[in-house]
Amino acid sequence: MPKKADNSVALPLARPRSSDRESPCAACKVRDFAVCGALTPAELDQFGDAMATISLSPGQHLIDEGEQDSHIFSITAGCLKCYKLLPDGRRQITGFLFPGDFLGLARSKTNTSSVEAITASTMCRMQRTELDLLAKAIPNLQNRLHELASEALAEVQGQILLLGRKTAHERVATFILMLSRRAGERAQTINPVDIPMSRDDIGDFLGLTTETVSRTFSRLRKSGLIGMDKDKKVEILNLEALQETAEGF
Amino acid sequence: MPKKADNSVALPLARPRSSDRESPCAACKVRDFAVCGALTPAELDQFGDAMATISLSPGQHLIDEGEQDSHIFSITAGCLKCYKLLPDGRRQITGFLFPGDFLGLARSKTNTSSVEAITASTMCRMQRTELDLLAKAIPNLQNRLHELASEALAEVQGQILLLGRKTAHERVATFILMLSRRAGERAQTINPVDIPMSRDDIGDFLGLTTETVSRTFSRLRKSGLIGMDKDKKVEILNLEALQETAEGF
DNA sequence: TGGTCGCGTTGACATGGATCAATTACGTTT
DNA sequence: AAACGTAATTGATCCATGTCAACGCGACCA
Repeated sequence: MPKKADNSVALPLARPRSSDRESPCAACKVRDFAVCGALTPAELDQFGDAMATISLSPGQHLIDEGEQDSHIFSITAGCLKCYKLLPDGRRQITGFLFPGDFLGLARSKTNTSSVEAITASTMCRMQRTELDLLAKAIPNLQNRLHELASEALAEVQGQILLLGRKTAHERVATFILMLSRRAGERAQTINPVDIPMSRDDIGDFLGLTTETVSRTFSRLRKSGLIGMDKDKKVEILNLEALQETAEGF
Repeated sequence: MPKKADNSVALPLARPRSSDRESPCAACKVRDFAVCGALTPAELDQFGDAMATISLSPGQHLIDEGEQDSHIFSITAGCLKCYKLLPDGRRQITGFLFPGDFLGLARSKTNTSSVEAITASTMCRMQRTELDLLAKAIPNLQNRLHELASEALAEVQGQILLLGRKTAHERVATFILMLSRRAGERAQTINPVDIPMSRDDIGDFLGLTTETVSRTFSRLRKSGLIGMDKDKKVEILNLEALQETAEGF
């Protein structure tokens, strides 16, 4: 486990102009899954020029709730959590970010959530004003952003159903399947499922406590739906039963 | 109370061509709050031509979860609920729709929620394919849609926090304030707050049971934060205390 | 006028998950 | 290898909210 990281925002790394060398986007591993996937090579160059590269250690903050909403990000590696806090410290994680994810679809005067790295993470950053200009110039990009926002809205309804009406077991089963599905979407292993976040984070995402999450994983293991041999991994042993548990049958 | 409505979709009312008479949009009371607010008179004409007018009685379905996602709607009067069901009948209301609201931002192959009228409601309807064409032709419209989606995404995070981490009292207080705020946004009375939906609907929206909602309203009344003299209305008597309750202080 | 129905309220009791409290497992440092 | 710190697990108990049940009220109807 790394040292406890300080909570400051990382400084952008040096960024050579594209006239000097290849655009970093050319070699980007997540390009096909990210916003950038919709762009032509020429557009991609334009896009890449406005991007800075950022690196975060676990625990570092990318965004703090309430501050000016000035940048958008495209995640290239690692895992991050978005969350909101109540005055007494209760926390709700509103989502996890993985490589290929776009951060900045939701829009408000000030940021509505904080964003913090769970594992060592890298991402591209762009000024929101610059994105708006590019979107105006590149219809492809405008469409892609709207498409991503529409999909996100459809997906979030599932999370609302989960939080409002599902039991702890249904929530955890849904969570495992969601991580598996999302790993598949970015062409990673879907089984066993990689679980980079702590029980605490999972609890704050599912509206449960650490203890309940832990107990629920144990119960799913004891009933043979999942295996938990390796650390930070869950093996799906009975997909059908897990799906039925997730959907509340 | 009206007769129990059947659950079929209402047929569109007859719609004269705009060449024959004034566009109905010209007289629309909610135009300034709706998508249409961003359009020039010429664009509005184009937009209105593609719209049909729909009327629903309480209990009638506008959309059923799982069916093809073919239309978008702009609500002009009444109140509707969007909801998802679990196989055993548990229901989660994902949102309420009021005049001025746009229905169709969320996008998926099939509809992710059902939509049903709570009170007698009217709305404009357009084919999604037609909206896509118009959005391509009218940058104003494209921008407005993306803006609405971005705002919706920011707002929904508050709902996730509520469902995941707030107590029953915090939820109900938040709910009353939200209805008041939304009434204000469409230039209606913000106090007393109009509550057109049943206790059951409120419960299914807040992730609570009818009984808990009812008890919670009673407790807020007994502690002097709200008044409940008139039916279907709640008077905010102590705004500051209600806000503090809502935010969990 | 009385009857029925749907909704809201209130009370009594049950329970799923929270809270509090050890204990264990594991990675890091010395 | 020992010592330490953090996270995960498990157990015991509690409580906010769910469940079940009774009742009241107003709308509508016969």
